[in-house]
Amino acid sequence: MVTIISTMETQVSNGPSGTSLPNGPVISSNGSTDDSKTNLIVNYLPQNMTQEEFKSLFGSIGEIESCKLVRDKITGQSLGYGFVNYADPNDADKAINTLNGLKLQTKTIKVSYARPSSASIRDANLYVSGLPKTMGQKDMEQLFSQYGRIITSRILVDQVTAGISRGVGFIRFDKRNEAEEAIKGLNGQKPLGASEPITVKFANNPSQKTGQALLTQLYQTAARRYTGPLHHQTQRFRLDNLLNATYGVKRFSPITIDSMTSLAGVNLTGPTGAGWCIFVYNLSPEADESVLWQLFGPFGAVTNVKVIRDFTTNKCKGFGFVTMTNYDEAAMAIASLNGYRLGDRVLQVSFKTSKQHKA
DNA sequence: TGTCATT
Repeated sequence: MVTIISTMETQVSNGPSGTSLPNGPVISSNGSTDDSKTNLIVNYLPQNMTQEEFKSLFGSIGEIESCKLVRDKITGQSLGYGFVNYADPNDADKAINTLNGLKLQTKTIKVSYARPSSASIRDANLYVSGLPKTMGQKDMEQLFSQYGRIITSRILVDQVTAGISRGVGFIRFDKRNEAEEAIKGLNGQKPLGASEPITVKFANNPSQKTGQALLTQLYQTAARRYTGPLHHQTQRFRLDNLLNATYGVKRFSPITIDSMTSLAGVNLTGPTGAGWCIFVYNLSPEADESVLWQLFGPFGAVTNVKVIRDFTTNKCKGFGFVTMTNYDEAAMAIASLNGYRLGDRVLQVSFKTSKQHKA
């Protein structure tokens, strides 16, 4: 049975809007389904959670019409949120009541009704800095709420001194124009009683993190490992590469890389049509393709990754392959990632050789 | 500059 409701598109409240019906999909006059009472957005999912686990968790509540864990288009990495559309609005309600706030690994998931998708709700997230250290989340919300409906807010706190505000925060408005008004009204303004003006601007989108940002992150990770007294030449070389790649100081010639990476008498396979094949050794049994994308993607064009798995256990056999289009980028990736510590393992990364070299 | 909030 399908019920037709008359026009009512504006949605303002936190919960689902529109005519309340006990069950089943609601079809509006334009023929599109109104899933405002069945469709949920789930935030702060653990990075590892798969689509299957996601579906399994939310499927335990009731029949799912559809669900999707949102992933990065390029790397396949989870973006940490997803959507669940239940067949029955009662199950959506039940999911919020029973799963919102559930602790999974290091995350506390948030389950709420999804707002109808529209262009007007995109890019509505603000980055705020220069906040008085005494200002809490509620104070910040109060300051911003005059410009519109706030979807999320956060004040960043110092990690070591546990709980001291860094004077930096985020405010997501329901609508982009609300965010724009808040910038106009609050950027450069001093909050009541504050001595310094605050900066209010649009926040970076974490899914649009550049290769450069990833490299910087990689470099920072690498740099922390090199604080000991002993620095091998190869480690210095690796750090230099990362710096150069990040800041574009210079590029390494193939000759330099060849002399670095090629062991005596080892032949490279060369660009066999698809590109340069890279051998990655010492992956954990749990390794998957996404980790290879994540590791190699920042260095340039990656056309293919493969984790070699045991046929029966489906666990990684400890190695995989990555294909990169450009020699320079492949060489840079090898020079940088060979010896890279992934968890408790040290990776061995090299061009794939024509034959297995002896141990 | 986030526990990646709109498929």
